[in-house]
Amino acid sequence: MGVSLKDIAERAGVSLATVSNVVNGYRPVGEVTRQRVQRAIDELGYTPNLSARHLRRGRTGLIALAVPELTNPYFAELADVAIREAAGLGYTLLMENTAAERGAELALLEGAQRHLIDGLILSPVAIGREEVLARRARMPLVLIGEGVYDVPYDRVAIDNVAASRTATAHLVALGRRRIAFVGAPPGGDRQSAHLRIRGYREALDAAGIPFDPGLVVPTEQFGRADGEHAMHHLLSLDHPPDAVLAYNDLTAIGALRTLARSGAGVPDDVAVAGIDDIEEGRFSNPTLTTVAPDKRAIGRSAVRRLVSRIEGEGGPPMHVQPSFHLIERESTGPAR
Amino acid sequence: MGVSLKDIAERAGVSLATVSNVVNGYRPVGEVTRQRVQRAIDELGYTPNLSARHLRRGRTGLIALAVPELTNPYFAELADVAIREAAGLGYTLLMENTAAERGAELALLEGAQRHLIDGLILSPVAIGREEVLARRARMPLVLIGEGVYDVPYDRVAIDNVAASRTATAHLVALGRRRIAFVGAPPGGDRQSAHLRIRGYREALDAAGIPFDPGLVVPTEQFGRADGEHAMHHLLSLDHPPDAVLAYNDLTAIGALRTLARSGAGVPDDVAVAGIDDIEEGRFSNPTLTTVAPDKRAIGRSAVRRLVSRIEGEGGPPMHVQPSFHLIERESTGPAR
DNA sequence: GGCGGTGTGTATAACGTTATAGATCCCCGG
DNA sequence: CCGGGGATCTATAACGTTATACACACCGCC
Repeated sequence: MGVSLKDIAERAGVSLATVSNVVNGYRPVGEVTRQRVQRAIDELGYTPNLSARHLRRGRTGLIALAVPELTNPYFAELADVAIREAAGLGYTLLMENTAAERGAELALLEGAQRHLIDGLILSPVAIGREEVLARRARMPLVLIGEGVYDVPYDRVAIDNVAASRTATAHLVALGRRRIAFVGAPPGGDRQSAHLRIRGYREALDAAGIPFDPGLVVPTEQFGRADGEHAMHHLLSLDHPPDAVLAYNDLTAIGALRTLARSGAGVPDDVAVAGIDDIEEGRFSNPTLTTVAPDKRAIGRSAVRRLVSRIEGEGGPPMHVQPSFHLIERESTGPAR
Repeated sequence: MGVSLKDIAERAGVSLATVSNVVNGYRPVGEVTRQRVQRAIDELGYTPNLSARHLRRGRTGLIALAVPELTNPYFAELADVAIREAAGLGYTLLMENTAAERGAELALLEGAQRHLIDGLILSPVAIGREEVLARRARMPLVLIGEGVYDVPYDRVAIDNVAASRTATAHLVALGRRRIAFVGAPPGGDRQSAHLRIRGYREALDAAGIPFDPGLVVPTEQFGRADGEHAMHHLLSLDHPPDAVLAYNDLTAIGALRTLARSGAGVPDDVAVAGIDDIEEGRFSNPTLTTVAPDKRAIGRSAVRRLVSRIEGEGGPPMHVQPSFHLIERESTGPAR
C-alpha cells in the first residue's frame, strides 16, 4: 500500500516517534535529524494516513454542512464559501442534503454521522426549537438561518425580520399599496418564513397600510415553480397586487415568469422583490431587486464557530448576525 | 467516548470477533448469540467507528466528485443525483471544487486526497489527455464530460458533437442563417467547447451555410457574465446574427440578458439556444431552448462505475454515453 | 472407533498514527 | 566528581476494527 511512517523511519534511520514529531511538531526535533527525515519524506512521497490519525486522535477533520436543498443557488453559493474557509482551517467540508425532511434533520442532529464528522452546521427548516433542545448528541453544532432560535448552540443568521421589513419598505416607498407576500409556509413550520412575514407586516403597519391576509400566499416549497403558481393565483384575484415580496429569490423568479407570460409589466404593473441575492437575479429579465445577506460572512462565521467549538472553545453560545443590504434592480426600478 | 465493540462484547458475554461478525456478517453466528448481541447493541446504541474500520479495511467509504464550479447549477444538479446514488451504495460523496484550475485538477489526479477518498470522479477542463495519461496514482478514477478522451479510464459523457449539431440544426430549421456560437475557449483548452463548435460547424455544413469565424465568440469563462459580454460584442457587429448557440445554458442566459436590455426581440430578432437544461432555463424570460443531457444517467453511471472499480472490478475502461434530447422553448419558439 | 467435515465461537495480530513514559547524552554548577 | 537538568531521541501502549488461525463440539460415515 502507501508509504507509512515506518518506511520513513527506516529510511531516515530514526524512530517512528521522531518522524511523527517532524510531521506534526508535537515535540521539538534536532535540526540535522529533521532535515534527514524531511528528505526521506520527500523522496518516498509520504502523506499521513488520515484514518489512522483520526482513530488515534478521536477526530476526523471532516465537518458537514447540511442544507435543505443542494440545488438552491443560495446554498450552493454558501457552500462554496464554507468549503474554502474549512480548507483554510485544515478541515474538509461535506455537503449533506436534508431535503427539508424532518427525519433527515433529526437524524443528523442526533449524530447520524457521528463517527464520520467532528461537527455539524445545520440549516434547520423542518424541525423546531423543542427538537433541538431535546438533542442528546454532544457533537458540536452550529445553526444557520433563523429556522430555530433561542437554543444553546452557536447560531449564524441575518435579522430576517429587518431584511424583510427593508424590502417591504422599499416597495412602499415606490408608492405601492397592495403588496403581496409569496411563500408563506403551508403547515406552520419554516420559522424563517414567519419572521419574513412579520417584517413585511411591520413595514405595512409603519406605512399605515392595512394588512390583507388574502395577499399572503402559502406555498408548498420555496422554489421557482412555487413562485410561479402563487403569482398565478394572485393575478386571478379581483384586485391583484401592485407589488410582490417573495420569501426568496427563487420564488421571486417564479413570480417574474408568470408575470412575463401574462403580459403584466414589471415593475410598471407589479413590482417584485426577493431575498438572497443569488446570481441568477442579476441576470433575470427584468433583473431582480433583492435583499443581499452577507453570504461570505455567514459561511465563514459558521465554519469558524464550529471549528472553535471542535477545538475545545467553551463559553456561552454565540449569536453572529451578519449584515444585509438592499439591492435595487429593474424589477422595482423606475418605470421605463 | 463512544460505545465500542468491546463494550458490546462484555455486555453480551461473547468475544469481540463474534460481535464483529454480527455487525457485518463476515461469518455466520448462531441464532441465540446473535440475538443477545443484537440486544446489547440496541441497548447501548452502538455504531461502528468508521476511522477504525477504514484503517483496518484500507478504505474510507468516501468518494469525491470534483467539478470546475460548485455554483454552476448544472453541477449542483449533477451532484444532487450523485450524492443519492453514492449513499445508496454505502458511500459518502465529497464535493471538490477545482475552480477550473490546472493545478487543482492535477493535484487531485495525482492523489491529493489519497488517504481520504477511495476514488475520484473528475470533470477535467484545464488539463488534457497527456496529463491524464501521465498519471501515476492508482486510485480508481472516472472522468465525466468530454474534457479528456481516449484515456484508459472509465468515462461518462454525452456526445457533445451530436448535441451541438442537434441544437444548431434546430436553429437552421427555423430559417436562421447567421448563427453565432458563444463560448469558444480563449486559449485552446476546454476540449468540450471544441467539440461543441465542431457539432455546430457540421450542422452548418449540412445546411450549406458558410462558416463565419467572426460569429464564433471566445469567452474567458462560461458563466452568465461571459454570455452577456459576448452577446454585446455580437450586437455591435455590422451584420449581427439572427441566432445564437451558447456553450451552455449559463452563457445563453447571459446572452438573453443583453438581448433584453438592448431591446432586441427573442426569438423574433435573435433565437437563442443553450446546452445543459438547468432549471433556471425553464423560468427565464423568455424560457430557454436547450439540449438536455440525461443528468440522472450521468450522475448514476459515474458513481456506479467508480464503485465497481473500487470494489475490484477489472476489465478494459468503459465509456458510458448517456442520451440527450432537444427541448424547444420560447427562446427559439414560433414568433409571437 | 477413527476420520473428515461443518457449524460455531475465541484469541490475536495487524492497520498507521500519536501521546506518554522513559532512555541517553552532554553541559553546568556546586 | 557528582547530581541535576535540558535537549533529543526511543520504545511502546493505546485508538477500534477486521481477518486469520485456531479450538471445540458434534455429526455422519466407512
